[in-house]
Amino acid sequence: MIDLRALREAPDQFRASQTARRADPQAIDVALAAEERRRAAVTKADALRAESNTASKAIQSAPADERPAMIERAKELKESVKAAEVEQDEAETALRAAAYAIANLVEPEAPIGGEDDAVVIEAIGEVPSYDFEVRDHVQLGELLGAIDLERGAKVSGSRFYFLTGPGALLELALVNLAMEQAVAAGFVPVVAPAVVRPEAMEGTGFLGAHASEVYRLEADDLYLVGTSEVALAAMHSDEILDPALLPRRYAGFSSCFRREAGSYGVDTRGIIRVHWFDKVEMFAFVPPEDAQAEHRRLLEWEKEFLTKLELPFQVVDIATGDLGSSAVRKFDCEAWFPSQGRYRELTSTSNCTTFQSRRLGIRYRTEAGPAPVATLNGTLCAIARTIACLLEVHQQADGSVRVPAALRPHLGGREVIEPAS
RNA sequence: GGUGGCGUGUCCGAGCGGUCGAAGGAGCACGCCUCGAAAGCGUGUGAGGGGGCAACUCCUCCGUGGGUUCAAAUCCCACCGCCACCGCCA
Repeated sequence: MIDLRALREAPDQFRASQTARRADPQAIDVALAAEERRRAAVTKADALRAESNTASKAIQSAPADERPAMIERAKELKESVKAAEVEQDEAETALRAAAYAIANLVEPEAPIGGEDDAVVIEAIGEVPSYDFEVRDHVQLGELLGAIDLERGAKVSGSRFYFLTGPGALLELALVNLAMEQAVAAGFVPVVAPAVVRPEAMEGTGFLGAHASEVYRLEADDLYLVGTSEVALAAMHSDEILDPALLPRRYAGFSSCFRREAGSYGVDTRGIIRVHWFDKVEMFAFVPPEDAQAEHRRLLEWEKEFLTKLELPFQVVDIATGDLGSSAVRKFDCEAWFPSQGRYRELTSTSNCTTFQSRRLGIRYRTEAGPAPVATLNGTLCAIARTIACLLEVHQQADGSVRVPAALRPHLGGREVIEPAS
């Protein structure tokens, strides 16, 4: 939800932002009109309510013989209040719909354009070369007894998998390493629910354009989260946070579920794009003026983690047309996949400023009263995809996989994962 | 799943048709006292929205949503949540 006051004061800024996102700039005018109508409706209803309240209060102290007439009058007022409230409700519903249709402002520094206009900011690590024919992570996973896709499909369907043996241990090691880093950086570790109520889903903006991506549990009217961002953001909904405790940073572990509705035929092989995976997600609540700096910090932590895993990657500044509606800016870290000969997204960090907190009612105390906080999120480790990348990058000629040094303590000191006999 | 109880401000807790945005206490802030602090005393202390230069004033909010009534924190219904006991169970 955007800041309606800001919208009223600087509509042109929002029009420009909508255009940069390739969204409809006319949505601004629709919202402005709706806001005007709501104001009028509220003013009218308030006045009628005041009159009605006064009439009711007068009754109790009136002499008995005057009461019947006063009650009659109060009844009439009650009816007009009811009518005005219906009007107010309609105006407010219309305004909400209009406001929800508007995306967050974009940061002026973000590159303009679509998917192909993302700007590579930096590349870290050498793209490796191999003097043997590289295997992809599916072949490696099978060879090592780490990934069982066939049985995953048998039991759960396509885009599901079992992590077995070293694969399972690798997941736990990655979770440990990620949590260890997060805790050292001052994050509060959290194991978050993967099933949430509609309000949490709605509040984080996942029921908008991407509603078809989300699993819904019909019988219980609950949703499976696509990221623990949902639970972490909603954790403090309708709360007023103590500014002394900001920034507040959580590292949330949870399973993530995605329907991948629009991706038939894309990445069908392996565990790069799956319906379920586990993830450690960073989530931060900060005062709005710190959001931009916090965004950079999240990016640094992501880079730190990928560097520890010795994965070559590049950092990409996502273009305006490719941002989610809540993000003002987004950086992706894309790691090298030798079997594909290209970089693929492994982590992503978004600055949502006050867009989510307005919907969720997350505020903090300021001298001028409670104000919405800024929320930011960033992937620390999306496990399935990271395992895929790790296997591919660190593979050796015989099909074994070298374990990066940082991960060894979490794998019982193991330096190499050997093919199963 | 069954039965019973309960949901009030930062917290505890009273209120159970009108005088209640809400007693009392704790906490917090400021002041007095003190060399300083504690204790003590005094004053203040919810949020959102509208109007006014301002003093101030109006509207909404007592889990959520409906309903009854001229009038609801208070009565009725549904839902959500919490607690207790029973059943079942990892």
